[in-house]
Amino acid sequence: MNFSQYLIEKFGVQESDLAYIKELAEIKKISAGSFLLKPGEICNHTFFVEKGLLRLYSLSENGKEHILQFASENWLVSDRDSVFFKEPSKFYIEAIEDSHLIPINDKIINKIAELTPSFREKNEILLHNHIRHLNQRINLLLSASAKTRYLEFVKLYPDLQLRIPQWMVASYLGITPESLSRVRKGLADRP
Amino acid sequence: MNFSQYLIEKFGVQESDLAYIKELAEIKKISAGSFLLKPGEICNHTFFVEKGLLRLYSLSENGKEHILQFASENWLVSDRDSVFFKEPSKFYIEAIEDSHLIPINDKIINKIAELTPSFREKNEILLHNHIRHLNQRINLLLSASAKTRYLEFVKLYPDLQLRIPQWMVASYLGITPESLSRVRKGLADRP
DNA sequence: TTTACTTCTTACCATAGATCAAGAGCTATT
DNA sequence: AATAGCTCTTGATCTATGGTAAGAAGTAAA
Repeated sequence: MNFSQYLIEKFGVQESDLAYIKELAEIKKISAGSFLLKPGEICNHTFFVEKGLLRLYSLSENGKEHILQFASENWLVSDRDSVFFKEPSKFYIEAIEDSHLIPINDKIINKIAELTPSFREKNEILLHNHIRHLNQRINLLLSASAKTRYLEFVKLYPDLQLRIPQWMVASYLGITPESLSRVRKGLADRP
Repeated sequence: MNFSQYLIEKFGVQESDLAYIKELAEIKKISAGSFLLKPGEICNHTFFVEKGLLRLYSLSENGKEHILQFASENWLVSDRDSVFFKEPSKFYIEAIEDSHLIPINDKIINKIAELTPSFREKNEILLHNHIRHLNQRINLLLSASAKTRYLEFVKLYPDLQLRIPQWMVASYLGITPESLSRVRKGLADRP
């Protein structure tokens, strides 16, 4: 799947309208370790990931990173708050692998909305899916042990887990890399 | 503020249209301890709180409650996922105090949307506010100690804190009532 | 090949928060 | 007044996870 396919499937864009949209969309290639967003900047784009892997994370006062989201092929990544409310972000978006992205700005959004009657409705579904996902994560953080959260992560993102260094998984789960190592050892001993 | 006021301020409803909407909205009175939603049920309404206080919570396998949200005057409470996707809920909604509510169903939503051109747009803002709030909570759960989370809670909901039993605050924060008691003691000793 | 760097593991100890248990203070009910 | 039922506190322990430190293995750079 690529950006065109995504527009058709998730937003109900007409195949005949794709050309008008792609006209405005230029592919952006960035290498592992570079940033799309840093704290204090306003996030002007939502990025569609054609290829590669990125992470959205925050840095707390004591210098620790907390990963809010990973994004691999066919996912969107952005600081939704910053994009929507035009306010400075508190987050980093960094490429974990060399990546190919489609930066989506208001102009493109407006063009899609103009061409596609179902756009607003489809977008509302995406927002609700996002909310559902965040609620599940809060529920897990409130109620589950590190081990349970790790197992859920592996179940949810079996492919990601192979591409991401372990310390990033730990950061996503809200535990230290050492703890994750011990959790994994525990699981290996008694599976 | 009441429901009419809320519709005008948050959704841009015309004052002259209120009558058509209120025609469909009947006030519902429930007493403390009764439920608006239980797991397995589909949440057919979003409730506007005219008066009183409610909580949205889940029950984990080991029998512990985890409070996802409180709702007092002029707030909405519902299981958004269940309402939107018409799927069985995993949550309870319970009145903490005797409460007066306006149950909002699809019929009312459609009437508001029909009468109010800015409705979809305003609703999108609410969804984004919800997402922002959930993100902040995840960030806190990932990075902050029980003490910090408690201080944030008090800062965010200074009024609520006086109306809610302490064990519910603990449940919201993801700690035990005993731990919260000790956190508070620590703060009282060295403020 | 050597050096440097990163990731992961493991051992040892520290700590935040959980658990268990008891009691104190309230309020409602009888 | 007496009982029962909550909520909150406090003390004594227990446990999961964190912190520190060291080493092993892999990869990249020199």
